Amino acid sequence: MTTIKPTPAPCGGKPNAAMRVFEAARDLFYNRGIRAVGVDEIVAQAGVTKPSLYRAYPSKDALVAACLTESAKDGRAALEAVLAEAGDCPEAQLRAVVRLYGRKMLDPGFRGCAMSNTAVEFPEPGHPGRVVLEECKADLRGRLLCVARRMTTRDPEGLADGLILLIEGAMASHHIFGSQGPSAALIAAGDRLISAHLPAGAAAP
Amino acid sequence: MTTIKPTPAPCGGKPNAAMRVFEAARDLFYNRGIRAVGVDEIVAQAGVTKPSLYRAYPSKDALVAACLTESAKDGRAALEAVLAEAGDCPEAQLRAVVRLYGRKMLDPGFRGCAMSNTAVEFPEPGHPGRVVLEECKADLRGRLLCVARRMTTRDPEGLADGLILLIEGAMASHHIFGSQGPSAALIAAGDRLISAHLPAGAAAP
DNA sequence: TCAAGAACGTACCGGTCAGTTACATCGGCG
DNA sequence: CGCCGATGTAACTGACCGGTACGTTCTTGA
Repeated sequence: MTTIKPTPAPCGGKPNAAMRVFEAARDLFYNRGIRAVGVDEIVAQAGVTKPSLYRAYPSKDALVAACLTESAKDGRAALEAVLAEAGDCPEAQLRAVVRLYGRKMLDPGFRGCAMSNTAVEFPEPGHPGRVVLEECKADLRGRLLCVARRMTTRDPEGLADGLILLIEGAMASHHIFGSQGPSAALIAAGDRLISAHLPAGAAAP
Repeated sequence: MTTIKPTPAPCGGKPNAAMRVFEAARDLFYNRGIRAVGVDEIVAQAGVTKPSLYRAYPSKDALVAACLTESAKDGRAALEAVLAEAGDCPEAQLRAVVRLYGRKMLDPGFRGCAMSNTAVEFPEPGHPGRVVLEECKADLRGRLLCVARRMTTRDPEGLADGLILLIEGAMASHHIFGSQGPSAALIAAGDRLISAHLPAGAAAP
């Protein structure tokens, strides 16, 4: 059996030390950057002590990977939810996905995608956080491609990747320009790109 | 007079310590990340000692800002070059800009945009590197908007911002998926977005 | 030729980093 | 009551962080 038990109790009344560490780490990593946050700061915000952190996670890197894994799960759940809500029409589904990210960026606490941020902070291949993020993003890409392939378009790959470019670009732009910058143009640009992939002439909603 | 002289000798035969520090820092910051690189590593790669760094730059942050300023200058020069080379047609100019970034990402040493990477690593407003990057990106945005406004389109702002989204997204995707990922779709998506902003029916080149 | 000053290196500072240790304390449960 | 798992206390390690006081070397001009 493995000796690691990242999130012992799933959720409940009294949060244990491991959970408090996890929540604090996720918050700090996301808002301030992973390299910018030390373990001392994490345990301070969690209201626990350092041995409690290292009893739950073997290293800071493992804690990073655990936080990203949870973020990936949340992201995927949100994606599947809007996909299901949008019905069966693949075009509507893609437009709904674009709107999902457009909505995310309206949150005042938004500070980009935790995955994409990590990819910038840890360029070295093989980093524990990196393997999580690469799988998560490959999953998203595959999911979009799967939807795009159900559309009547000559280039579903180009459409799916084009939408990823727009979405990732909106995250990045938000870091630079804030919520009032080019990221505000995400939905319009996404809709236009989708429409441009439609055969002949088809109006946008 | 100011006491700072970032790059004393512009360029020439024997590189002095300040120049060696600058070159090493730019290389390391770009390839490994700013927070991931310490001043000891910079002076080691530069083949100089730490006081030489601090004689040329008052702090690591100032060195970061100097490196970014130079990158911004290079980026702007490349932009103006392709803009001039593309002639007077704004549509051709925008397509040329997209191709410029598409070309950059083919470089095996490409590791995203130094500016955008810094925006992720330093979320706190007011950081010396951040003010450089924000001005540089605002400049790019203004330049693209200026070109887009000369086009026959109903939404030049949406076009310029849409292109920024695609370009920034390509940089970000490159971090995650490498050169074979969605970033390879930049030119096609850019062309399509530009065409979609053209009135009625107009063919792409 | 020799001294002045620029350019650079040697050796070090206190602080913080991730991670560890041994031991004390609290709480629930049989 | 006594046990045990979970947590806290307090100190520590060695490496590394950004930054600096001071000594040495090289060049240059009178």
